[in-house]
Amino acid sequence: MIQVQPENERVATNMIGFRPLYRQVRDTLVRRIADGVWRPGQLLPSEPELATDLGVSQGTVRKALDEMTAENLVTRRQGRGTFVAKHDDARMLFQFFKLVPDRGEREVPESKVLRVSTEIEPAAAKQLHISVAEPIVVIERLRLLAGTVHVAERICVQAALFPGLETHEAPNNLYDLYSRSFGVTVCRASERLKAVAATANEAEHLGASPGDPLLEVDRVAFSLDGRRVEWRVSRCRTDSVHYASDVR
Amino acid sequence: MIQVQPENERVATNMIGFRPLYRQVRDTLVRRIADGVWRPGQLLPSEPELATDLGVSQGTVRKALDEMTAENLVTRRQGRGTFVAKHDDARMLFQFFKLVPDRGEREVPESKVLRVSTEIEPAAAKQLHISVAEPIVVIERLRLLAGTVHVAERICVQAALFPGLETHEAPNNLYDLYSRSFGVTVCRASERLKAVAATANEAEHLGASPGDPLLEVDRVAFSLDGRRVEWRVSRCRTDSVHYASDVR
DNA sequence: CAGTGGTCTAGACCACATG
DNA sequence: ATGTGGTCTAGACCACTGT
Repeated sequence: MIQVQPENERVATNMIGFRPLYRQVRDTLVRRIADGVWRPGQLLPSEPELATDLGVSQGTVRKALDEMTAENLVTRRQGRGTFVAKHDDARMLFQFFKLVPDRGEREVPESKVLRVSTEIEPAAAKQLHISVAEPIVVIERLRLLAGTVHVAERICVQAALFPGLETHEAPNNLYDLYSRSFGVTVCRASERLKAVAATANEAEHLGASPGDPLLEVDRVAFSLDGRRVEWRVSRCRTDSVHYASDVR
Repeated sequence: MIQVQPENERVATNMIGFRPLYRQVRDTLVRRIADGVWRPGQLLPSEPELATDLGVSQGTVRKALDEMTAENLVTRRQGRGTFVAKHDDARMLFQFFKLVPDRGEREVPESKVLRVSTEIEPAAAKQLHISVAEPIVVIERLRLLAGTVHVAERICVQAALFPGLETHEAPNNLYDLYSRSFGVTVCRASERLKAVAATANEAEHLGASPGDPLLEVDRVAFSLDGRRVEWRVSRCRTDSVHYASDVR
């Protein structure tokens, strides 16, 4: 019996900051996932179990889980159960990798790391809302589609959040590594897109000419608990690929 | 009594193409909105009314309306009722206008129409999935933020869908005009973004130099009933603004 | 005050997956 | 056969809105 309550005493109605029960349940479950009680890919307890554990009705648990499904935090399968979402499959990679060939199928990009270092980087610290004195791990890498370099990017994270990150073999899907090895699960990102001119250095890496137009994607990624955990600036050739965005 | 049924005879279970009741209700309500039974901004019948009208429980109506809320098709206000979403307020404009100043508040763009014509335009017909012989209305215009031209765009729609569109004073928010005057409500769009080099003509309009990097936004807009109703290509200066995208 | 949507509960039946 | 999530129902109480 792990009651969600109190917080909602029927007495003190009209209180500001009131959250409905199903949202408290959601937050409780998210917290447990963030804390590693259930790891990505793992099966959650069934709805009736959670309901009795938390002291609420099954319908309330269902509403909480439905919200989490909409947020891509869990996957539900009829007859199987509810699973913590994984980042390692193609679908989850594509959730954040929005570069698509103009013609032909979507494909998984390759990665080629150029440089990894730990530095004081005030600009990154500012983006991540942490002290400018905090050490930052900086990763520079290229990404390839169909064997051709399309992206040059620079990734900045707080070193203290990812101890030993520099020594890891940087995998294709960084967010999977963050989640598996450091318990930091990226669930959403805010991106700013611009068209910029390629520098000489970028042009060389990307097989373009200086001054060629590149798509710059400036992304801040947020973890389950709402912290800013990564700042990434990608510069992309878009002559044969495009950035796909669905607006609703 | 306007039954939703049959379609779901309990007898023929396991039928492919099965849709749950609440989705049939949703589709029925969407159809009525698309058909103009309820106009944008208008109040819908209450949940109990809809439930008895459609011969389902209130909970099922609620689930349908919740989906429509998530799709920005209706707005619900406790104590007031459920309203058909409007496109004319700033929030709805911003749903599709994603260009934001790098510093400072979001603002509503001005529009300056350069040219309106009706032509045979095979490329547009292909994008809209209609016959290449269908006449197309082409609108070319500039959009300004803080008095400065930031966007040059070319908009193509099927002339038959918008009779007399050329004679209209083109307003700031085209989608509001589509909805009010032609009963075509845009509810979502698919966009492809690229970085391109400005042509001499674009450079002149945008106050830039030929070859300067521009952000190209290639958008197909869909109406409530799922038809492709507009193809629009925008070319944007992004030196002091950016395209904002939230990924989840 | 009456009527609306928002929340919460309890229980039924279904389709799907696994043993 | 059992247990899971998916759907559907019925009814309760609440908070908000207008009269």
